[in-house]
Amino acid sequence: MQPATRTNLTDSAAKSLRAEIIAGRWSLGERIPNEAALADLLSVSRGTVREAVRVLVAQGLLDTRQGSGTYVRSAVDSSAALDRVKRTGLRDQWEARAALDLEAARLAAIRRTPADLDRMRLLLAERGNVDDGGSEAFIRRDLAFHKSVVAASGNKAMMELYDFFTAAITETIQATLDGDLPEPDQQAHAAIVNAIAASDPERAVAAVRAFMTPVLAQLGRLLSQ
Amino acid sequence: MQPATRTNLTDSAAKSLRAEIIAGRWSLGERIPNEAALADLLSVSRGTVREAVRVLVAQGLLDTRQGSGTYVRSAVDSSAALDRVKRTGLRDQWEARAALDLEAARLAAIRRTPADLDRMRLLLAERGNVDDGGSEAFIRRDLAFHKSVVAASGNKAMMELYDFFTAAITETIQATLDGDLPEPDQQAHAAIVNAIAASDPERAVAAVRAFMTPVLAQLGRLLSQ
DNA sequence: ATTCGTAAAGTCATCAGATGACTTGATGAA
DNA sequence: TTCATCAAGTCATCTGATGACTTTACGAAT
Repeated sequence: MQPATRTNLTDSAAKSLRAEIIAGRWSLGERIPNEAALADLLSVSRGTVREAVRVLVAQGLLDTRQGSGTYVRSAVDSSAALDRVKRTGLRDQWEARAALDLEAARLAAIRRTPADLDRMRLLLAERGNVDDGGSEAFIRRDLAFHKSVVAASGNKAMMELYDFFTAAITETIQATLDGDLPEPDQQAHAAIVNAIAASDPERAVAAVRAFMTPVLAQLGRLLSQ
Repeated sequence: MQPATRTNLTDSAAKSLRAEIIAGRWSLGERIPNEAALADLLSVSRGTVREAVRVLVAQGLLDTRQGSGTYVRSAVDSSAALDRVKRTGLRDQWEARAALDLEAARLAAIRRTPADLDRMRLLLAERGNVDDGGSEAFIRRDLAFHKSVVAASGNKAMMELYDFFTAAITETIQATLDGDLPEPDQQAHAAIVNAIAASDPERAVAAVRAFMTPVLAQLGRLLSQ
């Protein structure tokens, strides 16, 4: 059954404040009312206001300066965006990560340093083609390789997002799927590295695309069951 | 110069607690000492402990249950992923969003419904080519069009991320840049819609790529100054 | 033997009041 | 113009108290 939901004042206050910030009630960099005024507006004590504000500070929405006030730091609620992304389907998440894989491979083909190339080749070799040390260890090695490709793109935002999607997808798969996804073989991986080594963006994109297609097809089959 | 770093007790307490949790001082699901005991251990008041705990609850590390205690919920800090993305550079964010634009256009060319197509064409027409109603209104109309392309991909994860990046990039630009980015003209936008209308994924990708290149080039120039 | 109500202890939730530390702006002297 | 000083405003922190909720133990009733 659905457990009876109870609320607490701090979360409720944080929610109200977050809503005001995102709605643009206070603009970027503006000082919001002081703690006493907020306590009045929200009909809670100052301590509760402080806890709510502290949460929003931790989420990067607010910024407090002792002696001066509390200011809007950002109106982008990244923690909520992340929650909503987590609640989308496995196919959507996989496709979004594939979008990163594709563009990262293209950028890597343009920007990769010799050191990047060495690292990719090393990790590809370590990855192996069989399940040495159990499938969990294999998956970890496989991910390490893919992440090295994204790292070679030199784009930190894409790296962070890649990590996030990898974790989210792993969770979702464990929660919803028991069938296996096809694992592209070593040769398909090598094709990506070779294209990047040749500094050929188009071929890198094509290699990743060829790589993704069978996985997405199988994903579609499993989810339609 | 490096601004003189000042510390506050709450952050310091939260840091200590986080370290203990990640180090495994208390195991998963275990109850940690009560507020009074933590206040004693950290040599701060209960209010400060509560604020620190509240931050860790918001980050998913702890879980408080009134009447029962405070428990370790997770020992991995995943919630900060998008926060870190926000702290990456403008170029990185723009490229990541471009990765979404590219793949979304490709998927839209494959999946778009007639309704999607109508909506894209409507928003493209509304967008206009000049700054009717001020540049802010124009940017909003422009974004509405781009989002309709992502929406036509049918991928909710990509839509959420697109929203996130759009807001984050807007903030970053306001904070760091005063130069103008070149705005592709109506014809470049129309090329994307036409490719999607023709259900031609390759052409859709090419259209978006052509669209992005001058913006990224200008971005590079502005940032290198 | 099991079920259920009750009481007690422990814990978080919330409030109220007070003091300290810091920032900001105004004021005036050098 | 520069700099020291002061006053007001604001967040930081502490202390003490009360309420709400959970857990456990203990009996009574079935």
